[in-house]
Amino acid sequence: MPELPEVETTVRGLARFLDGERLTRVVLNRPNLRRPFPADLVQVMTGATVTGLSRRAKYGLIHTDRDQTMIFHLGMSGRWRIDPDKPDKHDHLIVETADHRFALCDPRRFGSVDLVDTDALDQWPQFASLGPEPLGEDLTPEHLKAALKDRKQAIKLLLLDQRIVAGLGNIYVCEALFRAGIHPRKAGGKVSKPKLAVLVPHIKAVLSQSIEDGGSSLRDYARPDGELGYFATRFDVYGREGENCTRCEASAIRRIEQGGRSSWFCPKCQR
DNA sequence: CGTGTGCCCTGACAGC
DNA sequence: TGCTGTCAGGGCACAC
Repeated sequence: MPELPEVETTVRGLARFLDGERLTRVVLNRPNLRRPFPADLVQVMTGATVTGLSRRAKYGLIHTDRDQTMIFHLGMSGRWRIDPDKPDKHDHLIVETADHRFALCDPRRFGSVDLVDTDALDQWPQFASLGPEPLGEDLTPEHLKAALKDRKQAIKLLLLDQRIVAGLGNIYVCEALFRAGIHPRKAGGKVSKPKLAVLVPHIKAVLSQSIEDGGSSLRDYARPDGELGYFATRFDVYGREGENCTRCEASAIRRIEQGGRSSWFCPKCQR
């Protein structure tokens, strides 16, 4: 489910109910997700007050007044449920405030929860190696040109590398490459500077638009079984194998496999 | 170092 | 209230 826009929307949705609130109860329903839950998670978080929420790449951060930040990753299937009507068998972590209950539900358990000293977040290994935020000012054509220099790997795979850009996932890489007219198999080092100058604004635009779509659905998030998904977003290529290209309206969208994952593209519009 | 492969796990869906 | 095969928004360990 979650790429950067979905994580951003999740963080914003949680913030409306959690920011400034004291956590009255924290419960683990199993010992681990991808990794074991931190041994002191329940002890540290119970009774703590949330001082703010933020996002880094596809990680959500819940800061507390105990100088510790709880960091969650939603993996492939994770989501937060607010005030669920009934428990789900995949609600692995429960957090309660005086007025609300939050359940981290993740059927495939590819997600993670970590506890990190707030003043050492940048040194946390998972963060230390991340590239620039795609929506920040550090993602520039110059950065990409340097990061992709002499790389023979396909641009599609390189853009999924969180060390090059932090937060892009399969959907939005496919969509951004389509908008920029770049073939997913093109070698990263061979994408020209002008093409990168076209690509960068498209990356930012497709992510921003998706966040806006999610933002307009925040009302849904507050439903008892509030669910965060891909909203009403219409994709141009993702998952549209065989359908007509929305741009040239002549060619059929094709699906290929790269790095064990699917890529969709228009063979006419993307070279 | 860069690159390629396989695995973690459950659920949804197509086809039989 | 079938079965089996395929695929899925991510990340990482490991081999070369």
